Amino acid sequence: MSVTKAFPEGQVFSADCPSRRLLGEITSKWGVLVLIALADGPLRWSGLLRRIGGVSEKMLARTLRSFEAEGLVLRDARPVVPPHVEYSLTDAGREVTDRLVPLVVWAEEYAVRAHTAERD
Amino acid sequence: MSVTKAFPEGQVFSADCPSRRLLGEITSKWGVLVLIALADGPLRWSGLLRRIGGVSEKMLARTLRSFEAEGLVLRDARPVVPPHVEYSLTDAGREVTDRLVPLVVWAEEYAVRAHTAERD
DNA sequence: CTGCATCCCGCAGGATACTG
DNA sequence: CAGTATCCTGCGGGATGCAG
Repeated sequence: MSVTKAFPEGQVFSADCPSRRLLGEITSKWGVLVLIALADGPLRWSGLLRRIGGVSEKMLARTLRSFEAEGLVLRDARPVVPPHVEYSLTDAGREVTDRLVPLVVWAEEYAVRAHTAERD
Repeated sequence: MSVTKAFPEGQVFSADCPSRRLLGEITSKWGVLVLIALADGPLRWSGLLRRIGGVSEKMLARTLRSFEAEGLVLRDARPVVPPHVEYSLTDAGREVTDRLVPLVVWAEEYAVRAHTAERD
């Protein structure tokens, strides 16, 4: 069988494939930003909020919860007062960012390229 | 300056950075599927429609138009009857899929992993 | 400091019908 | 075959206020 295909797997193309949901969460508007923010190292709630320009608390919370459930992000809450909560990537989470960061870096560079040369 | 950062660039984190829009289109629900579908080679309109389970004509059209405008996808319409229109990746488009395919492959595998072992 | 609850809105996105 | 037009819905996502 052909091994020349660039994308041999075909599961995602099925509408009911579970990978669709997972992929949707990872590539969601705030999902990619949360993941690459954590790629630099653990961050606290307030740190994430400050780092990611434009996130609302609501969306940050929702995104973090879904990643926790998915096993991509770890939540470490120290029982102190005032509360101290730190978020970090799990091993699986790091596998994602390893693949995600190059994409985002490319997008930044291409956006600059287009902005500079007007792509004409 | 520190070169130890996993993600040294910080543009995307600004709410008004142009890369946000570009990234949003690429990682949109149908955007990633269209791109990786074309990673295997050029496809016709009907081919894309069949390959990508669940796309409506409307969303396929919108996605292709935006990628055309962005310079990621090339539209080749032969003036014959019945019409024959072929879509393919530009060089920039291939740069995207080079980075996108590994992510999708990972998601498929992880989804299977989670489904099999219930991740507990 | 770290959130959750509520209200509200726009737009992504689906279904259907029509056209060159 | 390769689309466009229209209508309609759900939910992504913002703003604000409150709580442990």
